[in-house]
Amino acid sequence: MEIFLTNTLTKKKERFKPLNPDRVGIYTCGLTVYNYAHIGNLRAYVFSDILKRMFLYNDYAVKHVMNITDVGHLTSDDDEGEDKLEAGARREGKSVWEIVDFYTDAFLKDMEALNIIRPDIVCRATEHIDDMIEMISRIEANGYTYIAGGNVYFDTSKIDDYGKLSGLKRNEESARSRVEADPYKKNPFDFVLWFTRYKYESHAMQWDSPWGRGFPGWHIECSAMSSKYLGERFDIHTGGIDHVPIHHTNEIAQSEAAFGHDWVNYWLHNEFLIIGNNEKMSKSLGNFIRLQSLVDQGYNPLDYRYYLLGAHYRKQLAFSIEAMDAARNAMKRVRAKINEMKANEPGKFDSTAFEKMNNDFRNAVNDDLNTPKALAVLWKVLDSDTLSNETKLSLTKEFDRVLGLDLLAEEPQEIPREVITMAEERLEARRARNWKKADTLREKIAEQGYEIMDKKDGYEIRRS
RNA sequence: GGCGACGUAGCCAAGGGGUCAAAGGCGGAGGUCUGCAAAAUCUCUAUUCGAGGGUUCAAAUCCCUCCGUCGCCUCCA
Repeated sequence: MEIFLTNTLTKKKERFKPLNPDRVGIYTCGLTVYNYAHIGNLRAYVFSDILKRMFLYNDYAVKHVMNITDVGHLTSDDDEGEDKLEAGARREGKSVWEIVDFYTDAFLKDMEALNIIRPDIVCRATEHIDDMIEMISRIEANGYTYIAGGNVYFDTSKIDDYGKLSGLKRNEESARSRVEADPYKKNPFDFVLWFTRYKYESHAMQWDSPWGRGFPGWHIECSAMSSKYLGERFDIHTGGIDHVPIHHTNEIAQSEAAFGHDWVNYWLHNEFLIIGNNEKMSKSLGNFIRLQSLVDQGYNPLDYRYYLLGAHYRKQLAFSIEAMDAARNAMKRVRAKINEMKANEPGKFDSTAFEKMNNDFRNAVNDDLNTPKALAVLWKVLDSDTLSNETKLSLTKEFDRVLGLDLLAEEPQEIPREVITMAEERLEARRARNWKKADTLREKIAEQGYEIMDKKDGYEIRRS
């Protein structure tokens, strides 16, 4: 079965060819843990999860690595810049290490709530300082660095194809906004591999290195850790589209400088989630919505996942509560249909129909993760009146391996005793054709947050 | 200033030269069911794809112009 993915490196949808047959290595740029993840951040991880699940569904063995950026990085490049983690620590009166642990934990919990399969390896930058130092040494030995003002810089002028990922042109216009940044840089695009010159005396996170006590530049962690776990060549690197021009561009430059050969075959980037009034959701703008905020508003985290799957990962998506409502209602109906299928006669399993529908689904997800189309196939199955329940259930289960919406989950509903009592009372009233009393009881049950649906000679209650 | 993306029904959103008189979901309208509801179910809900040109036997899909929206170029998913 062929798989097509849009590769940022070539800007084309390409047929995926793994480095090793039936195996794929994926590296995902994780979160900088100085604050909670917002729902925009989370889009990136739902995306990489779908990617991984798609490969698993196609019978690949997947090794998925994700980093946690827990080394502080600067909020801006000028002298006002301050370290994000230090800022977070000061804000909350905690140590940077406490901050890091707290938000890492919160992040992993959000991922779990979204039914994201935990990456095989979740690696923290602070636990791989030695690997970074070793890699910087390699880059240095290969002649791609210089030291200025106490910092080790990567010399981008030594790379012919620097910026190949973003189609960057190294002219003055492109560099315009960076010129004033750092007087020690030889070229505007150069970046720091190792800092010993601090902006803040109090910088809490520091380590010894051949270049002096300090801390690593941002980009090196991903190069060092991905290669450590996936090898010096690997298949796929994912991340948000914002990483294309700087972070991933620099990762490529330093990695290829260190290894002396091409590094990653496929670069996949997800587009942003945009907040209502056409603004990027960002931590620094302070306009972020957490997954927990949605839960507080009565949405299930998987409603949000469904919402995301309704749009292609490479398209900007404008968040709105209306769209969340649509997703929640859709999920509710899907669940209701599945419960009904489970409750009714299974019927005969139709392997021909199964193969046909499964193929449609596979074609959708294998085509650059077309989840909107995949969901359309799901609905076609659910609404089919030719497929048996057994076939539908099997298909749903199969689809959910990729969708990850936990569609087959049993939701044991505990109905409070008093609600059941009222329902029984109402049943009696209805038998006695006392409609007034029956209606009053229905209202009372609704007030308790349950809805009652009449059946032939009984009722069904569920949480509304 | 440089780079990139997008504009499809009330809303969200696939499609990306003919099989499209354009998937799917949400919402809405009507019918069936019901004591009435709810749930379920059926039917309907874009002769048209931002606007205007062009290429073609054929365009939502390719090209040009314009209008509008958004992202990146500072840390960011």
